[in-house]
Amino acid sequence: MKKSEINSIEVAQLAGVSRSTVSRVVNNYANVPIETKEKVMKAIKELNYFPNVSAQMLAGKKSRTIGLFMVSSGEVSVDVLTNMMIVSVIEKASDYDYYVLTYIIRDTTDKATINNVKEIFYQRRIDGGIFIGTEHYEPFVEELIQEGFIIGVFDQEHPESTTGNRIVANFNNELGMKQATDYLIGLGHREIGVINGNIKRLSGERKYEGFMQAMELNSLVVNPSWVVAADFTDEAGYKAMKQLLEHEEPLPTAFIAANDSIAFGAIRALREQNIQVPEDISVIGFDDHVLSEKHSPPLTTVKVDFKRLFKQLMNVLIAKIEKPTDEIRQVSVDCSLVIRESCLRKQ
Amino acid sequence: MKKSEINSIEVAQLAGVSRSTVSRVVNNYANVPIETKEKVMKAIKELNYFPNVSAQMLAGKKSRTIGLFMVSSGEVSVDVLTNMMIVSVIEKASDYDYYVLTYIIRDTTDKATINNVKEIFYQRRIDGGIFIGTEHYEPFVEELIQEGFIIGVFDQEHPESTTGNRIVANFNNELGMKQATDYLIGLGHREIGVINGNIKRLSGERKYEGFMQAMELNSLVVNPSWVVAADFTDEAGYKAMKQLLEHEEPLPTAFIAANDSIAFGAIRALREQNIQVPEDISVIGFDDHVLSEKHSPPLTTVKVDFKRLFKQLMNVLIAKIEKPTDEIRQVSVDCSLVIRESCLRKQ
DNA sequence: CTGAAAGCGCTTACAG
DNA sequence: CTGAAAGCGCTTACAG
Repeated sequence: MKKSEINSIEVAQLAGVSRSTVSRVVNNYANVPIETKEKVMKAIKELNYFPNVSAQMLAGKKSRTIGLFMVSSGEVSVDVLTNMMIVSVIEKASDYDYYVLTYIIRDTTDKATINNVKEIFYQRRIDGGIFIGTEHYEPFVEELIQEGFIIGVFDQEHPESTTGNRIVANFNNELGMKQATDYLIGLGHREIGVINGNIKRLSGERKYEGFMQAMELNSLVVNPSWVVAADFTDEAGYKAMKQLLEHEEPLPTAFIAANDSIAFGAIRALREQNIQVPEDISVIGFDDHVLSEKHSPPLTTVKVDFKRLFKQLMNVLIAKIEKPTDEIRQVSVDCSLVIRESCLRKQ
Repeated sequence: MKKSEINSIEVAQLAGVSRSTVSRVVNNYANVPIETKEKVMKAIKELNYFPNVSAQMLAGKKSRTIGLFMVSSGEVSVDVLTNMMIVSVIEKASDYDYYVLTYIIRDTTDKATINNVKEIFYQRRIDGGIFIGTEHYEPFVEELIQEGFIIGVFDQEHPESTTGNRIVANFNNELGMKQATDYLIGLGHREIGVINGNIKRLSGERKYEGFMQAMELNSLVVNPSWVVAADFTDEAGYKAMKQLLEHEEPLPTAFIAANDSIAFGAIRALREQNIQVPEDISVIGFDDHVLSEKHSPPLTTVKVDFKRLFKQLMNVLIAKIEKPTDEIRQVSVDCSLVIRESCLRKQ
């Protein structure tokens, strides 16, 4: 090992003060006269001293690190949206001089993985954590919240009774779905189908509910065979649509997909059967994925501002870390319709 | 604060042994009889004990964390390739039970940022680091290497004299460019232009060199006005091509772009002047970006396997962390041509 | 305003 | 095989 590690004793010696004083200037205490401060600063610079963070933490300081836990089976690196969320968190953290330790959860049912996650908290590697992509109710997250760790969860319902250390962040999915449905209805569509996302995720559930409500408000009935189950992926959208096309004769005049990836897949399946979008069937997505604009046809969708949501979540999370309170906080962001070319007025 | 923090003393008491023994079982020492081990394990489970990682580190253990430093001005989150590299590193790290602390360097000339980076090392937050996107020679990285930190650098030349703690990872860019150039020549092209990437990055330099060499080997001359400067971005490719089109009359029959993003931008500029790709001019890219396949026309390119490269880099990095050696290591991965539809035989 | 000292929770020679 | 004790490098009441 390198013997060159500089510690506060050496700084103290060079500056002609005690380690206590070195620590006081490092931590910006008020009652240090300017001359003392300058002496110490000079020594710090000269020796290129950086306090050992483990020692600081052991003495009671925070790690200034937050854990980012992404649930994602399969190839995460390929999912543009997921990546964007990760980077949004990192960028916002660094605005506050926080670091982000990222951990990918492949499988929430894997004991060892879950233990690793818990370990990260209990070992005090991090001051708080954010969970993305967990299902609606996740026992190990609940345990961590119970333990008092400060945790932000994306896409989770606000439980009836919770504590100040749980921060919930959601999009207003019902409203978004309502906008999508109303838009389609405004174009004259009456027969509208829906391709759901993962219904175990809150957003999956909420989007479906939003759709059903919007239909009901417009006194439109939903043909049960036009309600198809999928997951939030391109592949699932493709399969779901393909299956529908094999079994059902009558088709709706428009589909709402729970996200853009599903829409891409569904459009692919339609096309394979020579059904044109939007000429034969209109399709609307959700998210406004980076590819949606470049898609052919450019996808009409409900735009969701991930960056904004995660920034707000980070603001609250860090505030809570630095000053824990019992105040229960949640953050919510509205969606907006982006009209492109995948929906047509019903003739 | 929660008073519930469990430490090794409590475990020791419950198990009826000393803290030393608890530590020995936690660290899997050989000379602990099975019964003692079981007693302790039972107490650990019962109390839900996790060793405090700061205390462990202070006592000499590693943090099992590696730093990932991404140089990227502008919106990182939007760059699919960058995101993929980040996630590749994270995923590989977790295979080894390592954590990744990600830090985005907006501006390498910003003093405060660079200081943050150094701090992360000196504070011993991490056991080693990886730099992506730095320029060819970066003083602060050199300083860190000098200090003995274990560092992996992507896209950097192997300096004449270096130490075992620098691990260099590169694609074989010259070879890739040679493949691209030869392919174009094989299609009958003689007049070939090149749109360079950031020439301060090693890959930018190397790709250009590879192109020039391939041309020379085929006794083809390069018209200097067909050598255009850009950066590794879509926007830069667009601007470079636009400018070229404004000033120069004769055009080459094919262009090689230093990466796919540049190619996208260049094709856009060509199209705006009603020059069709590949009918009028062939364009070949580099990287095999996720969008290249879906591009219109699907882009012929030189595929580069980021995942593979970063996995190899991580293997070496972690090996070095766990067992520092003076052995000088570098990792290198070859590229392969992916023929799609953006190049045509010259008629 | 500042120093001496205790304490944070671990690991690991050292003895036995 | 195992315990007592020193040491890792900081911070922060406590005195003065």
